Amino acid sequence: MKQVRFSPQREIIYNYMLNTKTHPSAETIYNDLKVEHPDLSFATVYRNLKLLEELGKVKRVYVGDNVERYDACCHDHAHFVCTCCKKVIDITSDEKMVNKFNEINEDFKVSRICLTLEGICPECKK
Amino acid sequence: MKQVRFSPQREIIYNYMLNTKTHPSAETIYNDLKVEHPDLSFATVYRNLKLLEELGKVKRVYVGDNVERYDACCHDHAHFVCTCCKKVIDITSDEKMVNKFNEINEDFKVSRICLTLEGICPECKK
DNA sequence: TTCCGTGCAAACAATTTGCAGAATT
DNA sequence: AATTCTGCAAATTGTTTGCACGGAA
Repeated sequence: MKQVRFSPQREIIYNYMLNTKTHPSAETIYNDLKVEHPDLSFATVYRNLKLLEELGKVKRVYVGDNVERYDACCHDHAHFVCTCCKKVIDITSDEKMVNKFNEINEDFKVSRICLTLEGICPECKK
Repeated sequence: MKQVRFSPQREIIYNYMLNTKTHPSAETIYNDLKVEHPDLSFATVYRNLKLLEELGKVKRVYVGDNVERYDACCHDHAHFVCTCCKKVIDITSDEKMVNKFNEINEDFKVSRICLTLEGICPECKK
């Protein structure tokens, strides 16, 4: 079994993830952290995101562009993607909805729910 | 306004999409069609998938690998991705679930639902 | 005869990998 | 001392684009 060690870079990246509510791509994370940590490399960002995902500390989120985005929030929730402004908004999903799904399809064992909604957000609706 | 013309390649690709229940990637489509249509090019597959998506004839589906997949099925349904065998299985989603979501978040106008579930499928469960 | 669609190859963009050195345990 | 992690650059992978030719309207 592989040991996961402490590394400042990992700490920095995970900390960034905990403090953002956007759903940043690796590139965004890299660019943002680059300012304070000029030595940080792209590969490190990718490697750590992958590792953090395996450890269950972040989740991958798909949003419709061809870019992998990440989210530190680990309770199940839905993402609402506004077709107007492209913004991604978290929607706290009703627990019952998940249960309902399990009820309906009791032959499946659902371990992860990834729900993406597309449409118009309240702001754009005005 | 751009006119969409008839082309045999387009027909072939769309026909393939109508007759598959898997959720093929551009590569899969290309490889499968290549057998009968050796002249077909990769670019044509990509261009036509994009066009068919714009015309609303196919939908893009995200499944967790970094590949864009396509699906001719145009009613809303959920995709179940088995973490064992990587198979993608359609799940007819309960209409009420969608409605429930609209109820909860009446400030949003949801135009498209994309739900991906991950877990173990009945076959692997045995 | 005007555009649209094609095949090919080159270009791009996002992500991964190999390597040698630095850091953690 | 052993092993994990890093930065860099090169390699891969999935997708898009430019171009000249062929075909549909």
